Amino acid sequence: MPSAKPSSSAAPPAGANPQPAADPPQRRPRGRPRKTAEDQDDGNRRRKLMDKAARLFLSKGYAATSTRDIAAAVGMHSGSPYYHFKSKSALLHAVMAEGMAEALQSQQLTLQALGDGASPREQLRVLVRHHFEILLGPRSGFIPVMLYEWRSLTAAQRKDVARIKDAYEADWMPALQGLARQGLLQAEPAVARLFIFGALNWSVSWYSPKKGLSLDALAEQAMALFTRAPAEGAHP
Amino acid sequence: MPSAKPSSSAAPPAGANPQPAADPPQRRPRGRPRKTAEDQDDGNRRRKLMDKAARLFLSKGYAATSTRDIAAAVGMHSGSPYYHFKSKSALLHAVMAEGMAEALQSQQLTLQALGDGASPREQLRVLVRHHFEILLGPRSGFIPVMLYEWRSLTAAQRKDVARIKDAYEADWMPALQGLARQGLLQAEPAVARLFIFGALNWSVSWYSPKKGLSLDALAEQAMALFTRAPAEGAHP
DNA sequence: CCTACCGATCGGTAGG
DNA sequence: CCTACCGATCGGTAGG
Repeated sequence: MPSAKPSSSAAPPAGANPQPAADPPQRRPRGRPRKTAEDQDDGNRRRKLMDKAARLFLSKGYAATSTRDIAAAVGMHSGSPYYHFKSKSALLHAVMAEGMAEALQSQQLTLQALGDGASPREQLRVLVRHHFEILLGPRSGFIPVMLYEWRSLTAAQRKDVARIKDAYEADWMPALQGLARQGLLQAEPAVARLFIFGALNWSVSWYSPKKGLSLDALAEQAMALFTRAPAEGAHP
Repeated sequence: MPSAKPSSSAAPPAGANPQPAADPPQRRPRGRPRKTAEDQDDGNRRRKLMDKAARLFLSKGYAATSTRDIAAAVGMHSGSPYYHFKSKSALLHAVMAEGMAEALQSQQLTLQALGDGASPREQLRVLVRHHFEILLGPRSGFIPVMLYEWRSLTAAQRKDVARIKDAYEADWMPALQGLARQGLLQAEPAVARLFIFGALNWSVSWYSPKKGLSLDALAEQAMALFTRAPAEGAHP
């Protein structure tokens, strides 16, 4: 299980006082302190809510996470998340939909960078490596929530997120079909895709970056398991 | 997602009257009706609670399922599940621990029936086919709950269930190591085991018995993906 | 984004 | 296993 950080510093609900008594003397307009770029930027607070919520959703589950938990994790008071999201459900949906959209874009850039000349095997390797980055890399978090909280979405939300997810998965088919044509993949590509995503996605529940393999080594092992190496000196 | 049955007949909380007015005339002692074997057998009601609870835990999640949901699903009133389980958490643990114990026993019987002479490939095929039965077969339900609600267990419960789960998984190693020795499995056996369980376990989220492959066909596809066929006419 | 608050629901229990 | 109930918590909101 993805062991969440040991309770990220249990932020006391008492928010920072707008005008701390022991403030170092700086020229500042009186009255309400000027909003810093960070405070002002609505998107920044919104993103922070999504980040902390994703972490909590992943470690405790969506239903077991209260909006108060989330508010406390970002240093807000209980009602304040509703300034950024109209409901807890909308927050979950935003995490999944925006996370999936970013993953899809990132994957397509990765494929473009690879170019057209790459072999199916090289295409798959790049896709696998990129997917591990999405799942387990330092900026990960949103996609694992999608994988494990699918049932917490409403039907309409599911349909919406599924559109992006389907596009993400569809991009794997050319590589798998190419490998099958070359005899390097034995299963039917459509079924292989399901099994392969399962194998990779499951890593969220057991992978630990500290001990064990790097993401590169993980991708290598996955390729070894799923595909056979091209025959020696075969140049079709 | 494993689409739960369309709300199993929303059992009205009004329990069956002990002495239905329109009872067919049968010789029966007056007063409280004699408990039938089914009513009497504590284990039977207990098992029914576990079955319905597992179905609900799987479709809605543990935290989103109330003990009242479960009671209603078996036709009990809200407080009655606590006659059989000391807490909601104990019910979840029972589902996982007893489900896992049954799965382990069933797997070991399957391996014993196969005998010692079987090739590693045949061993793995039998294990894969059996695991699909556990995950997707007509009597399935408990293990999928374990896979998707691990984080809802307390630390002590996790440790307890992990003991059985580890034994279940350990039984796969001889087959995987044998295949590796024969050059029919390219990845490291310990890593292959993690990937393979991921691939199989994930099927709970997409498999539908109606349309699509049989469990036999599924096992065949999995074997084709993970292992290479033994060389023609190779008799080591 | 905070304060103060509401109605609903939940896990659990006493007592029969 | 039912009845009646409790304290706690939760998602959400009005009003500032």
